[in-house]
Formats: sequence, C-alpha cells, structure tokens
Amino acid sequence: MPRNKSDQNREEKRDEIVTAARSLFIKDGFEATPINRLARAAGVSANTIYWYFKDKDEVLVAVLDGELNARMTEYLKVTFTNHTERLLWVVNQLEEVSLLVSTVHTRLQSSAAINVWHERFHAMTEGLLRAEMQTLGVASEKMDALVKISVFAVEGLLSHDVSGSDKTSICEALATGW
Amino acid sequence: MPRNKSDQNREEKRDEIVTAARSLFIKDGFEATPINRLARAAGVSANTIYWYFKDKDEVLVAVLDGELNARMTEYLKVTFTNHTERLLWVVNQLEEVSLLVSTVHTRLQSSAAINVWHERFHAMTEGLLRAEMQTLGVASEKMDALVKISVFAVEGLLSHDVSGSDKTSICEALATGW
DNA sequence: ACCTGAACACCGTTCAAGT
DNA sequence: ACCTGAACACCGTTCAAGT
Repeated sequence: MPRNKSDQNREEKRDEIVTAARSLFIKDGFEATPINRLARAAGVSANTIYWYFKDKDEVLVAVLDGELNARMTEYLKVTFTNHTERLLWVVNQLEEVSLLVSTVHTRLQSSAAINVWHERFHAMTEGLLRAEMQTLGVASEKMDALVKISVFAVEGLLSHDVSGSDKTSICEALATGW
Repeated sequence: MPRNKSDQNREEKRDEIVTAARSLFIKDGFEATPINRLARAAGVSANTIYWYFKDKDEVLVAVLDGELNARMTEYLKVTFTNHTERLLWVVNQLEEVSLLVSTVHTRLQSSAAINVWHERFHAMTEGLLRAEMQTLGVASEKMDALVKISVFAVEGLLSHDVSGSDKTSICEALATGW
C-alpha cells in the first residue's frame, strides 16, 4: 500500500535533519552542535526539529541507528584472516565516529533513549564477539569475562587515544591471551 | 614561617568550598550541581566561588586531588593476598566515586585542566600496575598491552555497571590470563 | 499537519560596585 | 583583598499564532 504524500514528505524532511545532524555530530560533536546550528544546516527553524523529534537526544538516536546500520553492512562484507585483524577493524571503524561514542557514554546517564540504545548496542556486539570467540576455542568459563574485557578494551582505546602500535599489541593480546 | 591571617582564612574558605563540592559532586554529580547550589552549600554567593577558583572545572580538580590522596593513603595501608583481590579493591574504591569518574571522562574533551589531571592519573595508576605485574612475572612484551587492558577493563566495569560475579571473574581473568 | 518568532528556564561566568 | 547583586551569553525547549 503506497504512502500518502504527506507521509512521504514527513520522512524526507526527517531524513534531511538526520543527515545534517550526522555530519555535524560526527565532525564537531553533539554537545558542540546547538539546535540552532543544526536547524540552519537542515534548512528549518530551530523549533521545527521538535516537530519531528521529541528532543535533541532522539535526533542522536536516529544518527546512531543510521551509522550502526552502515557499519554493520560493511562488517558483513569484510573477510578477516584472524581475530586480531577483526578487532583492529572494529577499532578503526569506531574511531571514525569517536565523538559519537563518547557522547553516548556521556548522555547515557541523563537520557533514557540513549541508555536503551547503548544497552542494545552492547548486547549486539557482545553477542557477535562471543560467537566469534567460540569458534576460536575460548574456554567457556572465561568466555563472559573475556568478551567484556574485549569490549571495554576497545572502548578504552577510543577514549584514551593510544598510539597505533599499542593498539595493535592490545588487540593481539586480546586475541591470543597471555 | 607562619602564614598571615589573610592567607589562613583564604585556605580555610577554599577548603569549605571544596568540602561542599566533594559531597555534592559525589552524591549528585558534577553536572547536576549548579554553581548556585554549591555556593549555597558552602555559605557564599555564587560568584564568590570565582574568587577562589578559575572556573567550575578547577573546583572539580581540587575535589579529585583530595579524593585521590585519600584513596592512595588507604591503598598503601591495605595488604593484598593476590592480584585479583587488589584489582577488586580498586574497582570497589572507584565505584564509590563513580560519578566523578564518568565526569572526568566527559569533561576531558572540553577542559584542559581535567585533561591534565586525567593524564597524570593514568600515568600514576599504570605505573603502579606495571610494577605490581612485574613481580607477578608477566612477559615484558605483553606488559604494556596488559597494563592498558587492565585499566580499560576497570574503567569499563565502572561505567557499565556489571554484576558482582562478573566483576570477580573479570578481575580473575585479568590477573591470571587466558 | 506543519512551521515559525518570540519567549522561558537554566546555567556558567563576568562586571560594577561595595567593604 | 574579598564579596555581592545584577546582568550577560548561551542553550534546550515550549507556546501562541500562523498557514
């Protein structure tokens, strides 16, 4: 059943706002992008954004969903030769949106919407990681701990910008143990 | 040489502000504590705080220094039976000031003062950890990676509140390898 | 339904003026 | 030197009013 014209326009307009938000949030950061500037970039007035989104955090969630989708599509297309390489790929991808990552961790506490998104994201990535590590023969008693350690290490790499060689050796240590 | 009266009063007043800030920042959080409320709790007017501190972040740095000092004094008094126990102790200590921890990671980007403090903190804790792990016979090529992984894992535990049993198994995995 | 200009509430910080 | 009341700048959000 085809959408009516009004609905189409609504989605297009919403998308324009999200597109503008994506580029600004990634380049300048969520906190450094006032609603006013976002509105100007999207070609609407500031309060119009509140017609399409409940609040600024909901705009962020839309951006996050879009980015996650794009990166996941990419991930499924790549073939990795080993686990270290896979972890490094993830780190590099996340580094391109590192401002988004730190904003999520910041707003987690004050925004229920971001909190929910963050939990879903962790559940998903931990699930993928667990499946991958099972094929590598990680002992099942240490599995849960190692999965979380890997996720935390990747997040740490993003927020503490570490040298490239340290990044590599950290991913290697995660992949091969000690 | 004794301080003159004016200097004494200045330090005492400053301390009163820091004491009020410590309790509010830890209980409610830095972001949820407007300068106004802090001023009222300290018994001064809002702008008086700017006579003693350059800005709100500098108040935070004073609180962080005080807390770090207190916890370090405590740390040196405790004797640990193994490395897992030591890591768990650190996690528990940091959990008592978890709002401070997440605020530091948040304000890191926008405040030079917090950034400097954060770097010093990491240098110090990584140094302590490295020394400890050397006595445990960790291979020196993996040392740097393992130190950073441990720090990141501890930070992850704080910001993602994980179950108690997961905490234990993560610290065990960090201490005993995989 | 969709959009806007104007206003509101909040917050960190500064300024002119006092002692 | 120390402190204050008042004001400023900024920002997210809402409201009354338009089409």
